[in-house]
Amino acid sequence: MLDVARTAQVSVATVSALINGTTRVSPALTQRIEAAISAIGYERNAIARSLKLGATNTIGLMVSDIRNPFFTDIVATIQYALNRVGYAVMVCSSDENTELQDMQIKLLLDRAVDGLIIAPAGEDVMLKDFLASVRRPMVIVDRTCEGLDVDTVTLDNRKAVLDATSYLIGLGHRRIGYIAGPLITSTGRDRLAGYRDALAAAEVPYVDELVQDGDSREAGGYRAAMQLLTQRDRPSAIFSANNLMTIGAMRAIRDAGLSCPDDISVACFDDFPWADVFRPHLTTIAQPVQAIGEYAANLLLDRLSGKADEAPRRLVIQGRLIVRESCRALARP
Amino acid sequence: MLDVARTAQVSVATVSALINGTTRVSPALTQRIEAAISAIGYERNAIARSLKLGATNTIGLMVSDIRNPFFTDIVATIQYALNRVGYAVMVCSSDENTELQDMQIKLLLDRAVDGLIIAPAGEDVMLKDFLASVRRPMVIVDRTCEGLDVDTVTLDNRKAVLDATSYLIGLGHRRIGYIAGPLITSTGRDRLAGYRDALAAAEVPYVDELVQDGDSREAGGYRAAMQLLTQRDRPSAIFSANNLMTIGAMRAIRDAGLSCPDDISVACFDDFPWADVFRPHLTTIAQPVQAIGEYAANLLLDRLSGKADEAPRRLVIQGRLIVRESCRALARP
DNA sequence: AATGCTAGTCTAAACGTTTAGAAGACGCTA
DNA sequence: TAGCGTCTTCTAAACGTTTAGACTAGCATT
Repeated sequence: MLDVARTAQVSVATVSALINGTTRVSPALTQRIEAAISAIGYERNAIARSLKLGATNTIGLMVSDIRNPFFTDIVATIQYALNRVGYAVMVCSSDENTELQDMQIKLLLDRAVDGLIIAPAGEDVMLKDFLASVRRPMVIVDRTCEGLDVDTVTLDNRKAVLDATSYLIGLGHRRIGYIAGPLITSTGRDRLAGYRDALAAAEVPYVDELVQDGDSREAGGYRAAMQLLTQRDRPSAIFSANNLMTIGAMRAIRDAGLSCPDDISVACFDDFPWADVFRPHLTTIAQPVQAIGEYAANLLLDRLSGKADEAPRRLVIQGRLIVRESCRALARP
Repeated sequence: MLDVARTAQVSVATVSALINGTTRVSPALTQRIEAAISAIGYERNAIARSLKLGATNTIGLMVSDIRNPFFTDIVATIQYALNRVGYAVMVCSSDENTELQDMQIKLLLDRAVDGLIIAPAGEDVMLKDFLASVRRPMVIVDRTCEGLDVDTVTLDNRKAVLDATSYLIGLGHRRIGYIAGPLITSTGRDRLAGYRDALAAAEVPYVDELVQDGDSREAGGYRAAMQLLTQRDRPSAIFSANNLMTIGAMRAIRDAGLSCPDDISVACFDDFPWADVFRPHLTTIAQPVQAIGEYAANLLLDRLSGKADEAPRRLVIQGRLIVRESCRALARP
């Protein structure tokens, strides 16, 4: 900018004023400055600008697994919503690993992001303390972080799984296997609670061995499903608590030589864009992903534009059970 | 930092030296400074640091559609590879829109990223000129950008589609529908060329109406497939040039009341993690996505660490045809 | 003629680091 | 004692912007 100013024989203040449109600049100087800018090929240094203005117009987004289509969608929506208003988005994925997660958040903070949107991988005490010490606007998405007083947007997981499980019970299923996500996440706990709610409401006894940990990954889903399928009294239905585990479970069903829904019924959390075209057509709980992303982005933008001190808002969205063809009604014995 | 220095009664230079470990600092001062740091809760200002050092340790990554599982995977691998060595990644998605793409790249450059990895949406002249004027390390991935002298890593698209189409011809198919990606992309052109190569090699005539534009999105794939399926002399096989269009095509086949592979064979570009478990089990061309991402990251890191002036490198990776059950052999008439 | 207003431009101080080179303290050698 | 390293610490100048406030010139008003 100094070069431009010298070439145009004006002060840097005038150049700055012209570039930012903060003050009127006379036609004569405007012309000289513009000539100088294109002659030199000047580009404003964004770092110096950020330093002076104290904002980077960048926000950090951390999800627990960017390859999980649910989070991909979240990332895409948030990125779009924020880009539209001039924010760039720095993305990290913790791969469900709490150590990596800490590093990633530090990486983001070290880039001086103006705000943070986080879908936490777990809830270790470290993270909570750490996030509590971060003095920047922040919203937590998908999973909650107990005792952290920030804006959140989550699904009513308990209710959604209650509905799905009740649907299975309504079809006559009594032994319903459950493939669980990590119980250190709020989603893991809430979804399991929904399952138990449904059993309790129908007075179906809760059986410990019917609940298997699927680690929220495909491999875990496979293991958990195999465990369920090889039990002496095999469950007649399985509920899988997220999309990736569902893929694993379906692979296990295939490898076990079983067929869905003839041999076993399956319902699961998270919808797939292809669920109605590839067989079996899965019965799923769909999350309004776009809405979740939009809400999260808006909550953060609100904080960013001054409403920093208001009480935290907690948005809870409802899921939707989509009944397809992967669950069959059981004949009464 | 000034506060810390004052509290510890040393100069800022000493504080800086201690934090960065650039010079030995005596135990006495070390202790005083560390005490001051934790008393004040000091965090180094990354922007000022970047300004002084002239680097943000951030790279920009722009893909044409982040929701496309192929690009999601690319993003995840690149992000992981770069994080590992201390770079943060700023992600943008152009949604196959060349205007949006220009904006996004400007957004990235305006955040002073140290380098760029780009999967271009199209090849408008604008973009080429624009990228040519960007004086920062850059690598182009997946699609090429004719006449732009930068590092690239791409798949041997032509060969891959040649193989797949030849496979269909080998099964006895003669009327093979082709759902094409946008011809303004190099992948769109190369893949179509592979299709024509295969036809030519087998002396099967090329029929214009068998090639339909699918726009590389699901909806486009649906439209294109419908067009093919409703022709008076319906093709016996369809090749779909990317994953999203394949979903659309399968939906069209279902809506047309047809069954794959009984009524129509399908092969496609891009593998799905669930391709071997949901029916029909699709025959696909798998791209070594991880490798592509790693290569791209490494090319950029090489540039970033000084090798700025070497001749551009162009990596071409081979795809792999995975034969499953979505194509049936045609009985000779 | 003195005063005030307006529009355009400039000066200079920030923003919070890094770092070259100066300076001081100390001990060792001649 | 003078000279010379070595080790530690400091001073001060960058890095490239933004912006408050000063200044000037021109013009209208009193």
